[in-house]
Amino acid sequence: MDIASNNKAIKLKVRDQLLQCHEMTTKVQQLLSQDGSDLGPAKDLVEKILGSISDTISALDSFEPISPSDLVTAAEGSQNASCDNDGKLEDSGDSQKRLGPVKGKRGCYKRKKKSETWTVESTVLEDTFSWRKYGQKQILNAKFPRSYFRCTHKYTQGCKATKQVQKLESEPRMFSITYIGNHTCNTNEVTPKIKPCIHHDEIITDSEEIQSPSLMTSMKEEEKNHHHGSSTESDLQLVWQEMLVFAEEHHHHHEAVYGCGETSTSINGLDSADLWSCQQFSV
DNA sequence: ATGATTTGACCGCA
DNA sequence: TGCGGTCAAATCAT
Repeated sequence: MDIASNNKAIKLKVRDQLLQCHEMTTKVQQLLSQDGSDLGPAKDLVEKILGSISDTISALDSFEPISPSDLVTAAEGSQNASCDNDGKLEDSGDSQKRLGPVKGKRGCYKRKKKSETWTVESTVLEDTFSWRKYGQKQILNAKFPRSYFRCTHKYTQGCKATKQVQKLESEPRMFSITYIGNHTCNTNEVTPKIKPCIHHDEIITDSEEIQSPSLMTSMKEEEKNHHHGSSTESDLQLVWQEMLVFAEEHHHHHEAVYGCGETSTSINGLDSADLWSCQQFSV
């Protein structure tokens, strides 16, 4: 990859991160407005944060406008869902299991084509959204299997966000996490699972140990074990600090972003030990 | 009983 | 045709 396209990818990523931060902050704003208590200063702060994010995005765009073709929006993905698998109440709860076997024909489903995707490497798998694992596959020439997650609210709110997690061969303590599509779900109803400092050492094991606990199971166990400092407010501050550092350091090139645009899981051997801080606000 | 995970089968795309 | 992504029945966990 040449420097220009690399910079472009980074820029797209930064922009995307900012948009997501804006989205998350908006949600915080909503939460604050729901709460009747004396949170005036917090609301002011949130408003300033939103303003700053918008300004930064504008500055970014004015520096070198991003062409529409560069922005592969998540909305595009929905156009392919013509078979209306989306509205289908799948197994969510699976209490309404198929009446009788539907072997052979599962009803047409379109693979979503292009959604906004980005990949991070991290030892941390948690983020503010709740995911449900829907598959795991052994990938050709890959030592570790890939796990597939979708947003828990896929069927209740039509959220199309998915992610794929795979251990890095070069650094088995690290995971390559590919996010596909943005969340459209309203997470207000659900308590966000913000667990910023959880590290997973025993998540996706190699193919011989596939029967080991799943990612989510591991997450839950970690959740129990790491219950330190669960203050959402301080977590948000952390996120913001990280974000500011991230934004500043991106001036000097930080290789936290591998791709943006088409789904691509190819990750070249890059040493980016601090990628996890990027992931902190990447969803 | 309900919801999440596992895992083989199915499907679309290159 | 093979690979990767998704589905969905079976199973597990709470």
